[in-house]
Amino acid sequence: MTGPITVRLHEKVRQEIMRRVMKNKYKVGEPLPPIAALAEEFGVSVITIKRALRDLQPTGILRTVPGLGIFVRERRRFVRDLGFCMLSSGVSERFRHRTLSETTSVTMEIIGDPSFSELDAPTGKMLCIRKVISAEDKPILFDTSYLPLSFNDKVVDEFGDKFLSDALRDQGRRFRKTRLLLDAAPASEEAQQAFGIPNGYPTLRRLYKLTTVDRSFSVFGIAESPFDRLAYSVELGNRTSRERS
Amino acid sequence: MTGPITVRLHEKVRQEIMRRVMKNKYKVGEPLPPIAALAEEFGVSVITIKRALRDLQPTGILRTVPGLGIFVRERRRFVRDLGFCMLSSGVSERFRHRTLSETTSVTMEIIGDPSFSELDAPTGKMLCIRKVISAEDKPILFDTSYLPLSFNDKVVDEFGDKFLSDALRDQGRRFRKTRLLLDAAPASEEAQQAFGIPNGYPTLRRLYKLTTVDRSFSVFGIAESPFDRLAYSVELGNRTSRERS
DNA sequence: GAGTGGTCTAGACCACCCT
DNA sequence: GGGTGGTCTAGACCACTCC
Repeated sequence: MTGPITVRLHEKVRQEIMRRVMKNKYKVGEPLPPIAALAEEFGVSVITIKRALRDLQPTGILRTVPGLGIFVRERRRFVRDLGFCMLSSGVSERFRHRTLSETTSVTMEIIGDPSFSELDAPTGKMLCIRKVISAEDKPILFDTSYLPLSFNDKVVDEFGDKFLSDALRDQGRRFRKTRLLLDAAPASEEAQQAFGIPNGYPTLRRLYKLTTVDRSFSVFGIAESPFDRLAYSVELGNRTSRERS
Repeated sequence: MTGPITVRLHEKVRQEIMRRVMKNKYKVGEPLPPIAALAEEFGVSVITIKRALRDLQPTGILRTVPGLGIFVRERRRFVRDLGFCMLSSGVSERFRHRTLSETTSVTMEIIGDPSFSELDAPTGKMLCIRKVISAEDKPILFDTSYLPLSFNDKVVDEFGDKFLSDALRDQGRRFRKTRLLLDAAPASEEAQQAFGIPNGYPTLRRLYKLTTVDRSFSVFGIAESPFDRLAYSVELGNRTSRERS
């Protein structure tokens, strides 16, 4: 349960390996010593080393290559300004990196994630578009958007590989407001697949609801990113005059 | 490495247990069947069951009680509006729940988290105040704030158990702007301790930088929450006229 | 073939709870 | 005592990569 009073071996090993990576004793791009060597060095069984390495997975600092070894991963994270999220065009400007949006599936689905209840999402079937957005050839965002069924596949084709909000704007659609819900979550099955991250990997999520100016419809969606690849920045002016709304 | 081509046993077990919790076959507040029973039912070893249950930890749906069993945890998440974050008073109003802020330590430290570089944080020693914020007797936020050293302990005492921004406002300090960085991360050591969550548990983080109106100083900080206890909401007006800033 | 790491197993031991 | 789950171990087997 809480475990023995003495510090657990796999925990000590985990922390020490983490420390070595941080201190650059194990360098980026290079493999760790083989598990057998680590086991001997730490004086524990190989199983315990494996356990420690597995516990290190959610930190994202390691990458295991089949048949070769466990390598120290390079860390690089993009930052996206939330104030512009889905409100202005010029995606590459926003990211200041070349981005690629690739549609992976178009289906009809019911919105499943319970967090959408915060955004008053409908419960019926909607047109569901999934995309993977990459920056510098690295996937950084997995986007699932839900549109009213009145948007048929033909319209979807026109979206091509554009951002949804950009595509709709090109059609003359204007959005009145955007509601966002930001949260974290262990990686979904789709995200695990899309990003090659293990079960339980922390992700940052942005659930959104776009409402058109004429309020004729709303677009819902969720953008999921591995925690080490994307963060959101916000700048708030001082609004102390408004005490609540 | 990537594992055998056949679906891994522990993965099948994990998904099935997850499914049962979601379908309410295992009910909230009740214990799962003993590991031995699950092992027999699934026709795998107890080790494999243990593995599956461990992989389920980051989802937060289970809570293991020493000597008693593994229980299905109740899920309840608070939502906080980012627009008011640290800008208005009336904390309990904002949360619409009674909150308690408890200072756990006051030290002098160098800002350690590399994410703070995005906020142009200073590299020298600062006054470091750590707090645990609870709502309805549940800790939901672990806050670490950094002030200039000119704030001595006496001033800190006056903060008592108030929110930092509220305390500073009571002192007549006004803030010009707030920069935020929102990201996710596996739980820090302190957060694991404060929330009783395991290593690798996904957390939602809000790094902040408050600058006074006269720009005499800035306050930095980081607020960390278990992913299943807090989310942030944002409402954006349409600002398409501003293409960038 | 020799090396790598991942999976699955069995078994021993410990700490905790309840009766 | 008999129940629980967590830790640590040893060993077998598989898939992969490189020589």
